[in-house]
Amino acid sequence: MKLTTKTRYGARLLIELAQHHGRGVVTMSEISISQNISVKYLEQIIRPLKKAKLVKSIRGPKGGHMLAKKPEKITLGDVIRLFEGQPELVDCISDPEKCAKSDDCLVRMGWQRATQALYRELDSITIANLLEI
Amino acid sequence: MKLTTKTRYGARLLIELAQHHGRGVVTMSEISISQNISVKYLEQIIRPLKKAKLVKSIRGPKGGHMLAKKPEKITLGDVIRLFEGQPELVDCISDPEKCAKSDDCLVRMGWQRATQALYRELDSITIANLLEI
DNA sequence: TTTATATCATACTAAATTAATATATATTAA
DNA sequence: TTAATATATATTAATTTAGTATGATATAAA
Repeated sequence: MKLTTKTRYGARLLIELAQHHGRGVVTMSEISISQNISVKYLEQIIRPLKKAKLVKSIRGPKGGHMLAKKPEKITLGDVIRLFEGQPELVDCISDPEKCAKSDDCLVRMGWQRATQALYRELDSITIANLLEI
Repeated sequence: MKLTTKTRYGARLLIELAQHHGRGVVTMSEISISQNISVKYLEQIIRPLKKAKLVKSIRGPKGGHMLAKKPEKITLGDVIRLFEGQPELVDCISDPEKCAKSDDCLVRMGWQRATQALYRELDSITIANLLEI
């Protein structure tokens, strides 16, 4: 059930970038200090965020990172889907082949309903929402 | 994110017992065959269910297991809380001490809202519901 | 053009968790 | 008493996760 560290750190990273949104870049070492995460580990976390076009970067001296979208346009659902290897509660939801019993599995429907409810909520929570609190 | 095997098997076990509800006991070896799970592993799974008074057992020859409650009174929320070591998306929800940043963590609130939405759904799905489908 | 500062990409290791098996004990109807 | 059943703990094996290490490449100010 629990989220991986990468998902949690990824969300915190986006929040920090959002706090600087519109006011230039933030460097890895700044994030590393404020979030207490090693630069090397942060690099692994920011890569998927860039690939998904949630973050853009400027290289070289005076370089750094910034949000590529408005904080209102990024949701916790986006973050989870990016970092969790399996974003559903059970893998037979997206891939029925994973379990020989999928066809007539009575519980599968239950896990599916729960997963849908979870994502309805996750997709409704934006980074901007979290900053407002 | 994904559920442990014990949670999934636990739910399937309850479903099978529910299908025999009111018609005597079911033995471990019967469940083992129909669910394709080793008896030894089933024993580990049924123990928490008994402790939580969801299942009761009769020892000795002609013994076996049965639901201790009506299928309408058992939810997927009950099952998950029993088997998942950490039933929340992040442990700082129930135990803020787990993370030094809990106090002013902006993301924490988001994970909490998502967890609540998940359990609202899980607590509304009963074993009886799943049998109806 | 050099050099400091930064990002990018893989490979590897250690720790933790999960899944499953093994062994031994206790209960009870026939 | 015996045979079928449940109970309990310990151990092993497999998988996943978290984090470190190493090295390369890109950029732009001096």
